[in-house]
Amino acid sequence: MIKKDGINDFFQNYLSKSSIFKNKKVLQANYMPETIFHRDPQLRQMADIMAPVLKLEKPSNLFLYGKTGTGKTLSMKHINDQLTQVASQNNIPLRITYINCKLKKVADTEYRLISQLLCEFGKPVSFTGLPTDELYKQFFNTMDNEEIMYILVLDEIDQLVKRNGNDILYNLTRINSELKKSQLTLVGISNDWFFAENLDLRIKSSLGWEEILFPPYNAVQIQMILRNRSDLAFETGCIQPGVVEKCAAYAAREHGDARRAIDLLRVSAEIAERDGCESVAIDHIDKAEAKIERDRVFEIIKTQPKQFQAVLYSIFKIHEQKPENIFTGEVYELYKEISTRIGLGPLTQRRVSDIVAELDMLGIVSVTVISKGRYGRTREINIATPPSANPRIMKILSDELSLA
DNA sequence: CGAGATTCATGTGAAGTATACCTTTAGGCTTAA
DNA sequence: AAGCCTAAAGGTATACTTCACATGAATCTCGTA
Repeated sequence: MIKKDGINDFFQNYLSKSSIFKNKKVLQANYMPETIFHRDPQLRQMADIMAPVLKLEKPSNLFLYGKTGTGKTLSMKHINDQLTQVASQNNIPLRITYINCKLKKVADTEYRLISQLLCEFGKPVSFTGLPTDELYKQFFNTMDNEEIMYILVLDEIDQLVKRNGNDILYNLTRINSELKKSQLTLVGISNDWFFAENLDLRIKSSLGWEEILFPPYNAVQIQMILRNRSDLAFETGCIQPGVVEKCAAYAAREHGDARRAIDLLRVSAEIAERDGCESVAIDHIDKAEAKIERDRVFEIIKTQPKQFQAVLYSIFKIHEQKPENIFTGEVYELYKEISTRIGLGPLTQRRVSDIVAELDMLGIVSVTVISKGRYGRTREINIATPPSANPRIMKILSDELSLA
């Protein structure tokens, strides 16, 4: 039984308790640091390429690639900020739009992308029903109405093309060549190097973009970045020695992902604070690592459509009894039963097959197509989540599906 | 015994369908003069 | 007569289904040593 004053005391206490954090924002994903470390050559190159825009000349299209957390998006945003600043000082009609193509239901198809663009220009359109050509036309007209230098940044562009084919890129370049007054510059960002390689030659040449590689950070570089951020983020002495090093080492092990390192540090500190510790210790990092991965998976799972969840539930259910060698056939059998039980019409095997493939793309399961010789051909499904998270995943799934 | 044919269970591509939503158009009803 | 509303017609994107064919190694078959 908590007395009325109890909660009040708690809050008072909470307020007066000194926090580990000085400025937590510094460690959050959207934070824009003053200086970007170890990316001078890339920034330089990007600046060189984009600069003509300030003289109202069309810059080359640009393609940035490198693993996640190597500063692609950050660098691009930095360049964007600088450009917009200079442009507005000199009255240059410059406009930059940043779109992440991976966001489901926002920009993951050609139609939705253009509709999103029109939205940016303040001309919202319905999300279905119109011919795609019509959208292009509207977009084209809007652009050509006023003289404007337009830069379109497409993050995770490989996702877009993988789902919808090359036509989008082709159409966008075509628009540019037809524009009279305005100029459209494309910036593609991708972590898939093969994407640019495998692009249709015709498209490649019509894009004619300059490629810039973002190599992974090494452990020392990550350490430096982390050190810089943690000085800003924490009160002095709140980080025990070795913590930054270990975060850096963890992240370096995973292809030098700086974002991950920063997340790790932040979550570690959050855990430390919640535990009532005065400072962040090394073993907070391990807890943080597990938590980050779990949270990521939970988030993905919760936002999936019901059918996806049902398929996933079947996979995990089978996994409980038989951790190895899960095949599509058995998953489908169980899925059929479950989807009927919860009043969801069962989808065909064909569709479920695609769903499984999509779950693979999301990184929740990993699948390999194998041939079992005489016994046919199937996908071998493995669960890609940390085992410690699985009970909780089952819980989430059965809640979402309102299974008993 | 080994090369080639067979087989199985499902992968995968293409085309078709259902649904939800869009615009256009034409008819009917209301309204105001 | 002009204006407004409504419903039908004609169109699209998306999620899914249907159909049909592709896969690829374990197993089978059968000729040969």
